[in-house]
Amino acid sequence: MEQTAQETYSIGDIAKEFDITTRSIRFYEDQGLVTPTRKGQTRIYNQRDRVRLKLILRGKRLGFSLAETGRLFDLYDADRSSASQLETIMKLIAQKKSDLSQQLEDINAVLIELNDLETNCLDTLSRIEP
Amino acid sequence: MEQTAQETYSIGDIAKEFDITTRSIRFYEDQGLVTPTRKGQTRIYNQRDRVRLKLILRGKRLGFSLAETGRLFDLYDADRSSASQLETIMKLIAQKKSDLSQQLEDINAVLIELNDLETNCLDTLSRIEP
DNA sequence: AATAAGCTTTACGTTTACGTAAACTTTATG
DNA sequence: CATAAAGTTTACGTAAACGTAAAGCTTATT
Repeated sequence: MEQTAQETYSIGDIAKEFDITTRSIRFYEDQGLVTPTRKGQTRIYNQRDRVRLKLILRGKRLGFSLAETGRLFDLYDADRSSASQLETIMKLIAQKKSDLSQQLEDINAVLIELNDLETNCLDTLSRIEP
Repeated sequence: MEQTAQETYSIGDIAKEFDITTRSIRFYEDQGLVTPTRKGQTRIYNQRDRVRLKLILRGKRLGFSLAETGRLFDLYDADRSSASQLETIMKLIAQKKSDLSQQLEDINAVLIELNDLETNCLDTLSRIEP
C-alpha cells in the first residue's frame, strides 16, 4: 500500500505548494479562514488546512473577498439542527447560486466578445500578411 | 417612428440608472474608463459612456479590477495596423480567454458543491419536519 | 431675493489584502 | 558552538475603490 502522501506541513511547505507568501497564510489565519495547530510556537498544517487554502484561492479567482469565502465555510460548518437554521442556510445558498449564475452569464458574454475580437484580428492579420 | 430613448445624460441620470454613486462615476473617469464631454462645467454622458458603464459593472461582477477592465477597453481600441501589434493583442486575448475558462471551471465546481449542500439541507429538513 | 436641487473640485478617511521590515526564537547543520 | 535557515510576533506602509465631508457654483422655483 502507498502512503497517502503526507499529513502535516510547515507554513513554508504550504507557501511553496500554493505559491503564496507565508504572510498571506498568516493573514488568512487572522481572518479565521485556517486554524493550524501548533507544535510549540510553530504552525502545523494538515489536509483540512490544505483543502481550505485551495478553496480560498479558488474564491479569489472568482473575485470573492476573504470574508465571502469565510461565509461559505460557515455555511458548511453551520448548525443544521433546527428547521429555521436550515432555512436560513438555504436562503444563503440560493443567493450564492443566483450570483454565480449571473457570473456564468457574464463570463460567457465576455468569452463571446473575445472570440469575436480574435476572429477580427485574425482576419485583419491575414489581410496584412499573405 | 419612436425616438431612440435619449442621447445625453447627466451624472445623476447615470447614477440612478446603474444604482451607483456619482462619486464612483467620477472615479471611473479619473481612471480613464469613461470620458464624458462637458457643457460648461457639467459632465454630459452619451450612449457610448453608458455602454462603458455597463461593461465596468460586468467586470466588477467578474472580479476584474478597474485597471483590468481598462485593459480590455484598450484591446478594443488598440492600433491594429501592424502585424506585431495584432500578435500582441492576440496574446492578451488568449490569456484572458484562458483566465475566464478557469473561472468557468471554478464556478461550475462551486455550483456543484452548493447544489450538494442544498440537497443535503433539504434532506435533513425532511427528516426534521414531516 | 432666498432657498433648494444638482452640479463642481479638493481632499482627507476607510476597508481589504496583503508587502515589508525589525527584532527575536527555534531548529538544523557544518 | 556558531551560524544559517526557517519560524514567530509586532507594526507600520500601500494600492485599489470608493465614502464622506467641505465649500462653492448655477439654475429653478417659491
